[in-house]
Amino acid sequence: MFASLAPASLPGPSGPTCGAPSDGAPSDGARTGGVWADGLDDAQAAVAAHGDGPLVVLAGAGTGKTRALVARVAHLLSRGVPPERVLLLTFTRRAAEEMLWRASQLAGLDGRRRPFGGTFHAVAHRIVSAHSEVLGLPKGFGVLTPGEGADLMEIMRADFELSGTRTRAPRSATLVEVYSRCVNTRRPLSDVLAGDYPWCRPHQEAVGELFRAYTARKRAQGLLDYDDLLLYWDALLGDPAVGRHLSEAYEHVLVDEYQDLNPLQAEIVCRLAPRGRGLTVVGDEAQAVYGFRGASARHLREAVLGFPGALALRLERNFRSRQQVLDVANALRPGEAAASVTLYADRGPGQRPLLVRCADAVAEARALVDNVLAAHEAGERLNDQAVLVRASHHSDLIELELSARGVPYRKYGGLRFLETAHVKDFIAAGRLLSNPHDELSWYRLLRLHDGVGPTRARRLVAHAMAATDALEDWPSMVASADPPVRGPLSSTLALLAQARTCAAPGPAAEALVATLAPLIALRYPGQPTRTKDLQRLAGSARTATDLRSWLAELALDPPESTGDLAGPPVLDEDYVVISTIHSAKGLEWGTVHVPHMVDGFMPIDMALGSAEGVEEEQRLLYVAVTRARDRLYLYTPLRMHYHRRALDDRHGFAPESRFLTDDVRRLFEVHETGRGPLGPGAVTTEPGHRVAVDLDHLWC
DNA sequence: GGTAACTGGGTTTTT
DNA sequence: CCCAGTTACC
Repeated sequence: MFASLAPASLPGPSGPTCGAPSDGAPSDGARTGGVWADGLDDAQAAVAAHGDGPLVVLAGAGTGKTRALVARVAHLLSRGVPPERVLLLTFTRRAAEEMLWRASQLAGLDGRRRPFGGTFHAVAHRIVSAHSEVLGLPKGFGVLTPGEGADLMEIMRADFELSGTRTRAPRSATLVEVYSRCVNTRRPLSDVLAGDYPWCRPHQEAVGELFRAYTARKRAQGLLDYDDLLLYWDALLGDPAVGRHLSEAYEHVLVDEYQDLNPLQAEIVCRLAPRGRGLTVVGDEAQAVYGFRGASARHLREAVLGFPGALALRLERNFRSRQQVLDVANALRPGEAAASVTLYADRGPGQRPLLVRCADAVAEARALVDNVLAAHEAGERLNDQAVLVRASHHSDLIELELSARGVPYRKYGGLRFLETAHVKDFIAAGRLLSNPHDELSWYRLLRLHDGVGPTRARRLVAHAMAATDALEDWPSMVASADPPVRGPLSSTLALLAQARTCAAPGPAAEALVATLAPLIALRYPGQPTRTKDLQRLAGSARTATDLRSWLAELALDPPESTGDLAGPPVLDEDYVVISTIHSAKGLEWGTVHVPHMVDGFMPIDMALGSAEGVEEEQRLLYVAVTRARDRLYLYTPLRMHYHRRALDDRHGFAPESRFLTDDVRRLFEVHETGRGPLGPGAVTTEPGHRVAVDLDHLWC
């Protein structure tokens, strides 16, 4: 019951349109001026028809920016710009594909000649792959998933005195964060530690050495992590011999969600489009929610000011939401950004948003599901209703309540497919087929066997590293193992060696599943589901050209649920969507429910340490609110049953979210629901009034 | 020596 | 629910 932005939730040639962005089409007066301009309003048309100078589009939520961008691409194509000279960088790969597909349709191109586009990382992968030789990379380098990067960090941590418990040492997850932040913000380790991880500073030297070793090891094994992809792309662009050629390959570069760019990505863009020539950037400062990943809306502001002759256009007419929803959004819009874009509705006033006050989280779940079902009764498909949460576990009780009352739902975000143990095992095994010197994968695969713990795994890995091809020569590998583990090991390795002889990726992947299934059955609970997951995954390998590139694609664009692999969606399947607010970006629903409007949850306690943290939380709420077309529900439980006390003590919280100021609250209709903390029928009395209780009359 | 099984403490957001 | 530390077994 987990999922993420499934293809079904995006518009396209097929599938339901739930959660899909509305078209952003003006409701009045279609325009003339070429097929690309059909149905655009003036502001959108100006975006589409702009020439070659730098263009910055400040596009509020729901203002039809996708439509404008699609029209712009179509306009460029119809003007004679060859498709392959247009590059579109977006936040998700699906957004890119959808936009490029629509643009090619609009421009009347056949599907085979399409502009190039995708996420920064996906595009980086394509470009780095094409230039692996000059970068000194093996031809088929592997792409490390973030989880694998953390595993590698974890293994190496011990060697750098960072795993003891004498003093608090950074965990592998923290190390990965720090590493990534250094790369993406282009700041030295000392800076990042001092600014963002002060408690790690005593370990600075060890961390630095660990990072050096981590880099060296990746390089030695032909592995690139997400950060490396950007770093290598940037290096190519900065190279005197290749750089110019690479950036001149594109006449036009369009970048979506520019407020979420980090410094490394911003540098890449600058190198792709020197002085902003042929550059279009689209963004909304009020929707900047990736500060934790090193992103900064500074780049959007600098784009407006920094490129010579840049034209800034605003999209403020909102085609998605009713005015009363937008009133809330405008009230929540952080101060500085409020000056730049104020939304007004194209669709009339609509219903007043509802603020639902409940006793606690249990009552909240009950009230929320009541409202979901009431809306459903009134004709709103479950598909067109979403529960948007700050952190994945905030929906725990709601999920329970939905299940108990038989309401189907799908959860997006949260635990990711690629992070589940059995999928990691599968990927490790797959990697070994093409690279028998992949230490990390060996380690993972070996640990899967009964009787193989850290020590034996290490010894066996050492053997594999010393061998020319440990998979080819698996009998000697088995011979080097301790007697008790030889049996299971030899059967796995024999099967694996055999899997390698499969020429096509499909059969190879299936052979891998067959090899792993028994091991996984022994190791983890929930066997049938896990094997089915892997079989589905293997099924998707059939269309790939080779196993290695299939694995790299998988690392970059993972199916976020088994649902993604299940084939075309069933049309009448109707379910409520539960999503993190981050994953909900760019989507919309008729009805949006936002639970846990309590300080410590929204805003989340982790973010309260700094003013910037709180501001980002506010923008996140802004994003959540602007997902709603017609009905918006915010829920404030008055008591949270866990760790409220600790939070109160530390931060002196008000009971409800600090974002529900009087100005914001005024925009809502307030509902009290269920029993308050005082129980039903509680009476407020004059101070000093006492009720007499006769405890003795029975004993007279 | 090495691994498995048990127990207790902490849990954001994602390309 | 996942990770680290502890203890009990081979």
